[in-house]
Amino acid sequence: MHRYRTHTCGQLRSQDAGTTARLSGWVHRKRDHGNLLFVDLRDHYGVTQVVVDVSNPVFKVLEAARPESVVTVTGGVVTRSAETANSKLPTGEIEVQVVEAELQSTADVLPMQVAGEQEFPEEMRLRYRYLDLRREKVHANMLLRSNVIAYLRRQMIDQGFVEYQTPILTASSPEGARDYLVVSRIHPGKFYALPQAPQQFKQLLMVAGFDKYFQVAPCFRDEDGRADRSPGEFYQLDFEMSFVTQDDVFAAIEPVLQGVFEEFGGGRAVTQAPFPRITYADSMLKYGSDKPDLRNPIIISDVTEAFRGSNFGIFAKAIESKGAVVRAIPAPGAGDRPRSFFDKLNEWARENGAGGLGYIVFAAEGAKGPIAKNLEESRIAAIREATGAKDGDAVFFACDKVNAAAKFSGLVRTKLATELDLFEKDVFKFCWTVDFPMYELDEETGKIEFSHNPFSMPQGGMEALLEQDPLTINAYQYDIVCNGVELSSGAIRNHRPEVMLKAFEIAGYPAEEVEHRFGGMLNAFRYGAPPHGGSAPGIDRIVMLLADEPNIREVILFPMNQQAQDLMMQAPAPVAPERLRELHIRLALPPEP
RNA sequence: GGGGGUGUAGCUCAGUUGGUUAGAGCGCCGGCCUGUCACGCCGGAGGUCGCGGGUUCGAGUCCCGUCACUCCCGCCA
Repeated sequence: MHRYRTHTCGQLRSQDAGTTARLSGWVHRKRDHGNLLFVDLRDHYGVTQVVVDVSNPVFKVLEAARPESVVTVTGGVVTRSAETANSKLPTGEIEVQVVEAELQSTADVLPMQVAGEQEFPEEMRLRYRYLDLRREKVHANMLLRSNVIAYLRRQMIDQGFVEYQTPILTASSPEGARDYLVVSRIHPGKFYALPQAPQQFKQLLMVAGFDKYFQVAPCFRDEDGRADRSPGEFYQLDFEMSFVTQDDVFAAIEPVLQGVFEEFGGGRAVTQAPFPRITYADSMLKYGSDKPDLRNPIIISDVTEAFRGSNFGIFAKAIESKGAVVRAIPAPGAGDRPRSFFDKLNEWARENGAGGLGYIVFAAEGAKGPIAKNLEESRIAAIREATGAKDGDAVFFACDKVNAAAKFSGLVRTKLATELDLFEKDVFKFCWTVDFPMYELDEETGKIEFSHNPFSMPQGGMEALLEQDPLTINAYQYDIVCNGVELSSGAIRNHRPEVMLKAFEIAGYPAEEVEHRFGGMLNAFRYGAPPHGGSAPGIDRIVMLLADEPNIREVILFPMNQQAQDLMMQAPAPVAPERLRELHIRLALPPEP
């Protein structure tokens, strides 16, 4: 058997000159001079120029091979002259002068070119993903992903975590998203579900005494995609620890995250552990979001009192009649922007469902703008005090009920920083959002509901549940955020059945229902359960941030499109009637339009 | 489920106020070319202007509907 190669296409250097090499790879580009042919041969490792002239019988073979055909060539490695060396290629000092060549596989005319920087529609990229993945950027992203996962595993194992595989075919999850269901052949009418996360299993591992668990875990959710949210499936670095407080969990994962971003972040600055902690309430007020982007220097403040009972009627009335609040969003240096800047923002605000976007411009000669005319000096001074605005700054206002005002002021904060180019560059800014409320009031029904994860431990435990106004109880629940991207949610779990039953009771679930739905977990906690907690940073999102890609599909090998279809494998797809019969399934599809 | 954007050659795009035969670059096919590296030069093929309907003497262009993709909202422990 002959070998397909003695070197890879990224390997040869000038010191190899004089030797004979055999290379195999794809025809990346050809430069055909009629009697002299250059071929850039590409493999996973790089590109090497091979050259053949018309006197060699294989000239015709290579000349006829279309780009992306696979060939094996053998020949002498020679140093290129100074004028003909290519400094852009690591192998550019040498070339291989072809003696023999063998065509391994011919390529048809390509639906999309591999060489070059041309953009292609995503539909085509996904349909021909195996071609798309040959392209430099995507290829590098997948390698980065693999290296990141290897690093995360090593870090976790070095810290004493042990990786376990939890079931993929499991029971429908009590929490959150829609499950993907899988039919059971031997149990007609019954279904498995794919795990939305190994949440219950990892908690059961703690009950089973494994102490420190982690898993590079596939998660499945039947929810719609977004640019930063893969539809269908994604991966988490899922971990859980026993006998820990919230601080212990933070201390375990912070160095892993800091480390992976320093290792693969291309020299961008990374927040040093311990990461800042921001309470949920503070975050909603100052950043208008529970996932604050700390690269944005703008800080929102509450200026309701400055407008209460003022002559600026729109705000004053809203405060009086519906309990609205006013949030001030400072725009540093925006004071000298032309009128059109403010008009455009106003238009943008209307498009985003706000009544408009009022503002005050601070200048040495006093405050300007339509709102300032209706406010007394003392009120304007209070706003200036609250926002820290300087001469030359503008301050924008959002007035609405608390939640809506927070959300909209957060939008304005991002919009202003984008327009004014205020984002700090080349940094990864981490923070924890902590103290999520345990409950919230449903604005329509007036009922108390779980705010986030019902299985988190309420701060204050049973005592808090018995004695506090539920809406003031916080949970030991936390998110980790990087550059405004939520990397994960986590919590110290509620491991005490009586506390869990009480927590559910407050949200209106009778004990029988809780026992029925979550009996497995509750029972496990009745035989000695350690206090435990953890989190699960999203791996796709980590790689997306590191690769500086705006779309999560750029870091996934074979992603589905936004409609959760795999265009290459043609999934989902109908199945044969015999299969359906075997599974006791009869389709009742809506009528064709 | 809702809103925005896009849809013209295999691909990326241009196409004026509604006006004659819808163009360019890349790719493809053919020819020439022995030092290129996004090789160059010459020639050629390639179009249901997403689809359906309407207005008009005339529609890629205007109107209505619809489909596909994408971004966002909803949804996402």
